[in-house]
Amino acid sequence: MARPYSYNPETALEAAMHVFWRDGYDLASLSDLQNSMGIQRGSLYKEFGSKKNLFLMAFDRYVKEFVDPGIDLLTQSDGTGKERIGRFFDMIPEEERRGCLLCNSAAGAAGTDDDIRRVVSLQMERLRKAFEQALIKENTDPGERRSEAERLTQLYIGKRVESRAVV
Amino acid sequence: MARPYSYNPETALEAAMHVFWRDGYDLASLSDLQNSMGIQRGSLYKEFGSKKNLFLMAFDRYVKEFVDPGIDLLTQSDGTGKERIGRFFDMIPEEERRGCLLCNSAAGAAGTDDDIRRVVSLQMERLRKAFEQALIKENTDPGERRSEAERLTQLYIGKRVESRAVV
DNA sequence: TAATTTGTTTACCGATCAGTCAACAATGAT
DNA sequence: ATCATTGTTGACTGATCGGTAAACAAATTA
Repeated sequence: MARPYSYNPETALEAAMHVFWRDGYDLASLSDLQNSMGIQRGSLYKEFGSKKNLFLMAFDRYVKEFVDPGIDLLTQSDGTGKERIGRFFDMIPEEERRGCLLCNSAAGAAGTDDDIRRVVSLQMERLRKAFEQALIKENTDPGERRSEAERLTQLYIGKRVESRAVV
Repeated sequence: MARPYSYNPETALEAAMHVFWRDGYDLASLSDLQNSMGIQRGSLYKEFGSKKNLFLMAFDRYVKEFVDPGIDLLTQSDGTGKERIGRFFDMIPEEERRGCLLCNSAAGAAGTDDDIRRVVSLQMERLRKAFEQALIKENTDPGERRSEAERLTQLYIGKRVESRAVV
């Protein structure tokens, strides 16, 4: 009935995710994005609405692709909580200048944009709860469990952010 | 012999530091900067040369004003290493959306700008060494001391970055 | 084949960016 | 009072920003 798509929205979104990951929300220009995504300006806006909406969709994709597996590792994998947590931290790549899109966004756009802060905060909270769940067998005190989960979340953020500044 | 300055370069630099702290290197516009610094475009460039040089000078100022006191706390204050480290972390303000300029820069501009990455990395290294020194009495194994100092540095970064994403 | 529908392309918009520069102003020296 | 010196001002530049819209192209329907 109408002209068919000439691109795959999924792979285009994947490409956008990598641009935002590398450059951050503000530095990622529409020109960079459309080049990497292999589509033109008009198609990009028809499909994704706005730069911010494209970011939020790319962020969602990042969560599914990189955050969720980490959370599964903490909450569903075998072994003691300590083992799961060790496995989680072992998963962090060495020398990854891109860092983690979630952590980069926390330090970056989340500071000034309410919508982005909301989704970032949501994922940080998910991560903290996953640590908390992993600690259930190890530590029966809810208060201690929570503060230790907070520490572990902060340690994760610190590791990923630090890796961006390694000379 | 010539026209005298109508502004104080020190207070102008202080104002610039706060703009970079709040907005980050890229989002801080020359217009914002000159408004906050209370000087005009030409004077800004005559005094500071370029936006990046202004940032590097503002970053230096931040280090003197906020990083150095923390390092002094870790290396020169009274008590055991544990007490010093506790004092260091107690110094972190609650609910500070601005976070820490050093950590913000690590997650932000350091990822794409070599000069900024260099100065950020330098200060991260100073902080790590300060933790290491604070641990000397507590832990005599150099390897463990180093890895624990790395952990503490990452924990600090994580805490400051996380505070930017609190809803 | 003609009309309809919807994706694609690209020129264009006003705003803003970092940076420059020539006119102007305020001082001390002569 | 005039001149040399140097800080101050604000208009200006070319580039780029995010976003828009009209012309065009490719499919189905009639």
